Amino acid sequence: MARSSSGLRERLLASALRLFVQHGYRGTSLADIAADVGCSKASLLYHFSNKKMLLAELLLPASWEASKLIARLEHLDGRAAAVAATGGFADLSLRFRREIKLLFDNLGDLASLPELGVEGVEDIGEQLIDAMAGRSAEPDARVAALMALSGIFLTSAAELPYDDETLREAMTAAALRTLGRTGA
Amino acid sequence: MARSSSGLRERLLASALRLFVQHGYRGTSLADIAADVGCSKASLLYHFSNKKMLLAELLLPASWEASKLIARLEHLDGRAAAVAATGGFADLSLRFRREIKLLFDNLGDLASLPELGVEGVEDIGEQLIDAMAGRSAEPDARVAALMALSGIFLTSAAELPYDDETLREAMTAAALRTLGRTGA
DNA sequence: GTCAGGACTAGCCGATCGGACAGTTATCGT
DNA sequence: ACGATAACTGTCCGATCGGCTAGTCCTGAC
Repeated sequence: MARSSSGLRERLLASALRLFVQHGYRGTSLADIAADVGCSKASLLYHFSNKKMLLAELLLPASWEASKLIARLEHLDGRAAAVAATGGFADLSLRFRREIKLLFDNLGDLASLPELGVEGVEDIGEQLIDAMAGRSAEPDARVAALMALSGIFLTSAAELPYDDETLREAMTAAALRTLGRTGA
Repeated sequence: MARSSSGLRERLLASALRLFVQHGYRGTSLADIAADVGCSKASLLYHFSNKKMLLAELLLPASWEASKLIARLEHLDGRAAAVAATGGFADLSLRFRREIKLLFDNLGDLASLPELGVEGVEDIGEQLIDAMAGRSAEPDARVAALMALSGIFLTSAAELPYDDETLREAMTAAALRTLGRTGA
């Protein structure tokens, strides 16, 4: 009876994102997702040619935004790069909490998201760390940058009982302290 | 021909740890582990009653050490708690890099490591954050504590080209900056 | 010598998963 | 009215996985 002409696709995406985040990519079967929205597994595979495509479609928007952020950082260095990278990544992490958590949780399983658009995750990470370190190659700066990045990422993914604006302010301030960029 | 009377067990543990970290708990089959050490799957299940027991045995030592650290922190607060927690967790994370990475990567899959000794992971995390925050309930302090914890954890798990001592110093210094505990 | 038991293995089983396919119903342009 | 196409489903298949069982082989005690 065609419940609705095309709402099913969106509901499948929403369910898949929720279940993937909750139980992992491998831990969620196509049947689980189909049952969650109340349709058949075959119907799911009608909308998404296979499981990997479904995942890729979930991650694409976040991937695009990350690429845009990196492009914005490209011509910055020193303190400006660190500040911009910190704020930009905090925004991204909060907007795409579940997607980024999904990405990191299943880095191994994904391995081959070939050319569906999902930019190389490691490249994105490297670029962000480089910007946060203010383009410095000093071990202390690289370690601090990785720590700031990790902190923002996992703190966003955790479901703390604070609203996003409070989180954003607290995270960026803490990250800039981590990076030793406290003075104006 | 019994390659060696009892070295197999240790080699199975070593292979399992490596493969679990590399491909995840779910992503590694018993056959994979057995093939890696060159024995049969049945032989693996002779030494470890099931897959979950194998995982538990890998995580037990780290779990013990974490419990000891928390006990040491219990009667500290304020700056002393933050400093002790930071240093202690940095040590732990470096000593048990792969184990802790394994634990976090597969938090969902494990869910039920009932009473094999592996202490509640969430409890350990809560206790460490509480200590790092200097027992403060302020949002800024909690967020900073979670960021410091996350930073140390992921930075240890990443395979940076620095020796452990350099890493330890850089991580503890950065974490104390994150927590706003810079003055002596 | 023999025999008990530890160490180890080949082979199988039930469950589950991703995916393929043929078929059915609904919608729409002509 | 009628075919074409989209939307959807029931069912089956091959592969894989965790785990069990029925053995084999070796060694050391007596």
